[in-house]
Amino acid sequence: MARARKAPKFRRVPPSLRREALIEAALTSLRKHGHEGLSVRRIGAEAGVSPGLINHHFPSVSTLVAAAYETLSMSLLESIQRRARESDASPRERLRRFFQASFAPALLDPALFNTWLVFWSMTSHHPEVRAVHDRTYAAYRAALGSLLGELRPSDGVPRFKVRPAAIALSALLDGLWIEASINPRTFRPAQAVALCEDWTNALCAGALPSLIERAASA
Amino acid sequence: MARARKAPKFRRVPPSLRREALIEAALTSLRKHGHEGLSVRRIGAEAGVSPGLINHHFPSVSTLVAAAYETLSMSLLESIQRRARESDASPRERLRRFFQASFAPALLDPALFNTWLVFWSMTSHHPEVRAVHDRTYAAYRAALGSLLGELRPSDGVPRFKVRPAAIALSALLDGLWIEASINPRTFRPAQAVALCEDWTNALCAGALPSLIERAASA
DNA sequence: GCAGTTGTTGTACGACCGTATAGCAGCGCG
DNA sequence: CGCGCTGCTATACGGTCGTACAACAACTGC
Repeated sequence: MARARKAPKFRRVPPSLRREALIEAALTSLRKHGHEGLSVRRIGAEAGVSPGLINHHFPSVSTLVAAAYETLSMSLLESIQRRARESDASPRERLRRFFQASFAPALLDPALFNTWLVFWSMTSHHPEVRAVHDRTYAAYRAALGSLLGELRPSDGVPRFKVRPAAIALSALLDGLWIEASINPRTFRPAQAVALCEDWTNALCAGALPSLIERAASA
Repeated sequence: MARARKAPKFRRVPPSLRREALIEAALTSLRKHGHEGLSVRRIGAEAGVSPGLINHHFPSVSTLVAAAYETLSMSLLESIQRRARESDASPRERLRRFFQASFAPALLDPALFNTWLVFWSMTSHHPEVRAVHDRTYAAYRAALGSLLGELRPSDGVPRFKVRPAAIALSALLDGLWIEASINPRTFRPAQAVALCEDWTNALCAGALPSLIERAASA
């Protein structure tokens, strides 16, 4: 009879690849089970790997989560930015696409929202996660600021302060994203986009005085 | 010797009072321990009561949490509204106080934020919690809408749509509140207030076209 | 004072958790 | 082929979790 070659019980994988696979498994587990997906057993099962392997490659679960946070954040930001810049369009048009991409169905997935909540809830007690938050949010606002910086204010309107403007706009985007994620029936994605556009137009028109250069609010 | 009267091991309390005490204990436990405060044992310990008592008064923990969510939500809203309306001031001034109250130190407590995250994370899988979210957010937006409705647009500017405006404003407030709660160094509370004021002024000036009555955005 | 009601406790059980540790086994190298 | 390195598994331990259930005891009414 043909030599029955035993199927190997597991495969050895170089550490860097294994780490990446674990990060991916962690994201899937968080997406599937929310806060309960945070367990070496679940993540290990998701990766088809024994629970002990997580602690073998990461000093703690929070380190793994921090890495997963960074991966997901950057992936989403790149995806949004790609859509914003894909065809050469006017700065105004690019910003519009950024808004649209931010409220695309893939971004309004409740599972994604729950994943995000897990990240947020860890920021207070896990410095590594908090560091990732600070870094990725800075990147997010930088991207927004870069797009805002290309806009030109209406004639006769002084320049606006790009960084605070990016902070404010990201807050508006976040607030809308959260409510849309929790309760999609509150408003439609197109309305969210329209609100962001309105805000941007108001900014360019000089209707938001506290963001005007050298002329903070009364 | 004087008759030693045994100290009673526990006190019987009418169900409605006990329920209220448990709700309070749940809030304290969530505030102290975040997501890990969600356990009959912790809540029971916080209330000075055996774990079994929770399931005796509430069909499940999520029911208790829903009640706690409602209590805290309404309490915060009332507190903010009280400050907004405390002295008779112009509608514009009342709104300003609403903003200021929303970014008062007590509201920017990280423990409060973590509590809120627990509520949010339960909305997807626990209909009772979700129902509370919908109800309290509606109340929140109604309060905001009521204040907005008292504003009068600038001369020659058409009326704005109050309900969508309240939705947008609450999103802006939420987004700012979240970022301030996670990372207080991103911006100062006064700046958040200024941004909300700017937005409101832009609304009154007709600078947010998608919120203008009968004239949605292109 | 006493009995009934019922709010409340205490305990026990099985499930899942993170972690430590000892040893197995895949794979590269000689 | 066989040996060693080490990625990886498997097991065991102590702890916390939710839940069920039987017994207890505080208060009420008589």
